[in-house]
Amino acid sequence: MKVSELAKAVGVNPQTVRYYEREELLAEPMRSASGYREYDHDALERLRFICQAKEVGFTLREIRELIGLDSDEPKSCGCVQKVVEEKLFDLEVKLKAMRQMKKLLHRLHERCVDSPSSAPCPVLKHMGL
Amino acid sequence: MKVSELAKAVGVNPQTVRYYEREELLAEPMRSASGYREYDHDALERLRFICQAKEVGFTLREIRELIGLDSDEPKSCGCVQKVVEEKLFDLEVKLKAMRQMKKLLHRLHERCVDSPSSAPCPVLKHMGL
DNA sequence: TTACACCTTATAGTATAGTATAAGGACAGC
DNA sequence: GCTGTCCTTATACTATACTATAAGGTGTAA
Repeated sequence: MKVSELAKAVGVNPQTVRYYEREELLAEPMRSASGYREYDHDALERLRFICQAKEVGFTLREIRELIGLDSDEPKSCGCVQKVVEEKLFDLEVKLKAMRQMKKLLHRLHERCVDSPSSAPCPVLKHMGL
Repeated sequence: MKVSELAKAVGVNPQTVRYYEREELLAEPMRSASGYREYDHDALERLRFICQAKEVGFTLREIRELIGLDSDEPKSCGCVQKVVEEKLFDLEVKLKAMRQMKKLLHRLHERCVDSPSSAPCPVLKHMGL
């Protein structure tokens, strides 16, 4: 798999793949005789994971920490567990914020249903909006 | 309430408050005789909302759209509803991604528990990690 | 009245996460 | 053998969201 194929498969820019390599989120792949990057299925999975992690709001730094590529020594299970627990906690905090925001938006939406649709919305003034 | 009091109450930098004003996320507040910004409770609520929205992953542009300050005409209910529906949809997508990520991290965590804590973690190689 | 902590504006700098461009090499089809 | 699309590296540029600094005014307490 060459860089563009990998990128297309996951839905990112080939430049972004090289950028992630520079940033040590992706390991340096094998090279063809002429120096082209050659990716395997593992790289695809890894890149998919990075994109997923980004979607849930983790920064590249956090993702790097999570996949442990930033250290030369292999990470111990205890260490991996600690990081994973941390990230799960972060996720829980974000989930809570999102449930609150959903409630807020639902409330805003419902109140708007009550009023005609072309008049200035009376709801924006309330609830800090 | 002066800018620092407002900022402290919500947990942001006073500079950030002025920045949000420049970016039209916060309305220009009243001024004291000597030109100091004077905020009321509504401004506090608004700033709280902005921070909440940021926490759930909305960009300032999206938040500005949500609170409708970017247009001079007052927004109609229909319009507000449309934007709110959009944001609720975005939230739903993010929630789904987060539930998946949680599953992934839990799996990673459990597998790590099975191995001793100081040896190199064997789990990192699996599941794209 | 003189510190000191706050306020004002304007401008500049930072971190993150890419994206674009340039200059050149590789390869497949016509 | 040429054309076009890929690949390589290096460097520069962009957007977002702040954050810091400078230069000066305000308000209070000793």
